[in-house]
Amino acid sequence: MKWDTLDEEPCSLSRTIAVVGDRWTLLILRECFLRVRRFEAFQSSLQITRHLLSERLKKLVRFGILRRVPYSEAPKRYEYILTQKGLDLYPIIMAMVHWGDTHMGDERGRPLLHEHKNCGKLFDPVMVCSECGEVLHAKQVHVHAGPGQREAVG
Amino acid sequence: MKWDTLDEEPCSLSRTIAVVGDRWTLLILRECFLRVRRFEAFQSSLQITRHLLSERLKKLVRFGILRRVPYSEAPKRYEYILTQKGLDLYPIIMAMVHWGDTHMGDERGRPLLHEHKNCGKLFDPVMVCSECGEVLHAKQVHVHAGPGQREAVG
DNA sequence: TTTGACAGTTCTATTTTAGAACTATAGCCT
DNA sequence: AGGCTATAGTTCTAAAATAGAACTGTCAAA
Repeated sequence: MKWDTLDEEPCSLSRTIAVVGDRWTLLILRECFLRVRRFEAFQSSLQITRHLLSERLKKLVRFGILRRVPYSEAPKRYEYILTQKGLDLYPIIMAMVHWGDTHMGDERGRPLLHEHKNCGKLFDPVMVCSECGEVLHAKQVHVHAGPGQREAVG
Repeated sequence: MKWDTLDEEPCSLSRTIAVVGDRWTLLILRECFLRVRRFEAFQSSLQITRHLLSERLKKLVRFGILRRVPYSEAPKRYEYILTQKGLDLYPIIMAMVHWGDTHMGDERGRPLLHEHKNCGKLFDPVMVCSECGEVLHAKQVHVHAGPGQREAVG
């Protein structure tokens, strides 16, 4: 597998893995969703090495997930803010959190609870069909080759 | 970070990353959802090294994501089948596929199209609130410490 | 002038992954 | 019987990624 061109594979999962498919990137993004924005803050809350953090932030900026925004002119300092593309990763992270809550829990109970401001209740994220609104299950989904796959293969 | 105990962290995202947080594991699971079950089939469709495939399958079995089921007695041969815990990873994979479709697409169009058998239509997966059914956005969610976090910290 | 905060970069050691070759069991063909 | 093929791995060495610590540069405040 050539990881350097994974983002051009004719597979949307591969392309997503090219961006978030390593152990640190999703943890960095979790911090972003918890309003962490600065290098030192990421580093101390994650205990990631400074080298790796620097690499990952650059990569996320390159892919348009984060924007590097100056917050101080002298000395020049930057913070990292989620773009819309980055905010759209939210369902991925919530799906992972929910799976962890369901299947990897221990006797201590859930680490975090999520409140939906619109309805005021504690909730779980649920994945539904955009057309009929029903809850999705793997066995009810049929996969077809789309135009991108036919072009890539044929 | 001690990756060997990541599945015991007081964070459901970390615990999920402990299982699926590397580049190959999610690609292997994609094949599982496409009904691939056997060692040779995984290896040839993914071009993963046999060594790594063997490691990853063992890990997925250890975590209860796959079951190793004999399909031939002499010689002893096994295939790998998703458990319910594994099937429940579907929303994660669909969320990643959807994000890739939306943000990493190219001029060739989508590689795969998904049909919901229940309603017969091509669909996108959408994440909603379990309580009110509205579409979820990061900014409408407020996070509280749950019992697992308080026990871990306090 | 010295100290400290912040945002990195650079270096070496360890761990992980890639790539290829090898092992083992058994059916089938001649 | 002897050799070929299929399947499911294991073992080996080289290359790449990550960990961990120290170092750099800028500026403000004491």
